[in-house]
Amino acid sequence: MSDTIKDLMPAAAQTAVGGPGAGDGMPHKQKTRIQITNEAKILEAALEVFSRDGFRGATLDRIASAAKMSKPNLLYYFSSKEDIHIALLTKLLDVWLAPLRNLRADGDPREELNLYIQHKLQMSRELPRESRLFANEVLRGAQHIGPLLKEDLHDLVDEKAAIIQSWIDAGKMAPCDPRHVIFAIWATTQHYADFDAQIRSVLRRDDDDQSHYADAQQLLTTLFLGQLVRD
Amino acid sequence: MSDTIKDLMPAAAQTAVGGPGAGDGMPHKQKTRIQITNEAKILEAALEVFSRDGFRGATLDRIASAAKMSKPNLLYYFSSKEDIHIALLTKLLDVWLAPLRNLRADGDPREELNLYIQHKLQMSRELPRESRLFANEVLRGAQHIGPLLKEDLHDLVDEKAAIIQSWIDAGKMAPCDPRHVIFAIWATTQHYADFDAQIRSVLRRDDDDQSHYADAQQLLTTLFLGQLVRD
DNA sequence: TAACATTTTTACCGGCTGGTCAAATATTCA
DNA sequence: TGAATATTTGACCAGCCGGTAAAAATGTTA
Repeated sequence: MSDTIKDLMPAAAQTAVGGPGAGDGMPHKQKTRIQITNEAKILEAALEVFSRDGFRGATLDRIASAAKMSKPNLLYYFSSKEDIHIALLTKLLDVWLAPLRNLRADGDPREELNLYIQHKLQMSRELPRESRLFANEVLRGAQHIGPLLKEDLHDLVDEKAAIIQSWIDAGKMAPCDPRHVIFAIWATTQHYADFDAQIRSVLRRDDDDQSHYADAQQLLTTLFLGQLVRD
Repeated sequence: MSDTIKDLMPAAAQTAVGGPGAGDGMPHKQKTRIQITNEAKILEAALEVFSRDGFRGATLDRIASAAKMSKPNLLYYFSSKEDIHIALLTKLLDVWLAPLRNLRADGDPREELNLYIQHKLQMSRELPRESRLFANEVLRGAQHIGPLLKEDLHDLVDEKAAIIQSWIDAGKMAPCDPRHVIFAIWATTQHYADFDAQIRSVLRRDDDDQSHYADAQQLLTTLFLGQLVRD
């Protein structure tokens, strides 16, 4: 297993959201050093705040404070709260979908699914804020990334579902709806980040104790690759 | 299968939150007719708003508007926004945990688990707002129902995990952590309510089309009661 | 109907909200 | 260096936020 989830992240999408003071489609010059570092600082702070409080619950003041900047300074780099949110979600969507992109048609179903589950679970453990950011956004009805889900995500899932379907056709998997298999993997793995507070309450785990992830890994392997209930 | 999820809901917990104008522990008289109907109206409106926007994102104005009341009138029945939220969560927790409470030790593992999954999936379909309410609350770190999770939920899960463990000991299930089995069922079923927007985007389903629940049901049965990947 | 209790409304508060503006400051580079 | 540019700041705004006070309206009951 790779040491950290960063290893398999796609090259940082250097999506420029427009030069300072604007979000519109005018052509923009090369980014300044300060601009690059400050935008990164803002997005990091925004991740912290948006993932905890959701879009409506987050405030520019808290983001600014977390980024150690003044509020007007924030708005010099991003023209609105919505702008920051969309920029953040757009930038992180690639990271978020990377494990699914890695699913290979020519691999063994067991290996491929196991690898996918492992990577997703690892992301829940190492990038819980990202998981909660998306959970918050989708809970609200995906108001800011709806189009991305309907196009990019839809196409990706269709592509990967076709791979699973080919495994079913080859008799390597039980007949089932491949897209719901993907949903089930998303649900079970992301659950450990999104519902962390509940899991810790039930298991009586301290905030920094992550030992239950090993048990989760084992259960999910049994569930998806083995047989849970016996005849 | 039962016609509606209401059939298996526990008797409405008539938890009084204190008479109007107070939230403290003073003894209170019998509730007025108006009081009963208005508190119900408020909680219904609060469910609508809190489940969509989360605690921080929700506003008393929106709740009041949804309940067709003035804001001060709201605060005549509940002393604060927090009060409404806690009252709502507390009242709905019983409903939410009812399916798990139905898990019987003396039943057949297949039947019991299948019934549990069916009920949970049915609740996602029929009570999506309740699902999102809890998802929002737990995402925030369960700040308002932390104690309930650490006591009531913990005890319930321990009790039901022991049942599953007895099935494992009897050789009826593969060796695994029973609590994570419960987590997996929560995750996969609630996912259909909480991530509804994403699922509809991927499946290209209209807002009122619920036909994918049948496919979900089938996949979850294969996943939990059958064997997904073949040797 | 009159006395009383309950409910609703109107007017209001201080603090926070997302966001603007122009002036002040720092940086870059000819 | 100094002029041009990029960045940061403080003062400010209208509107919304959760919540209060007191009076007005409504309901209840003898």
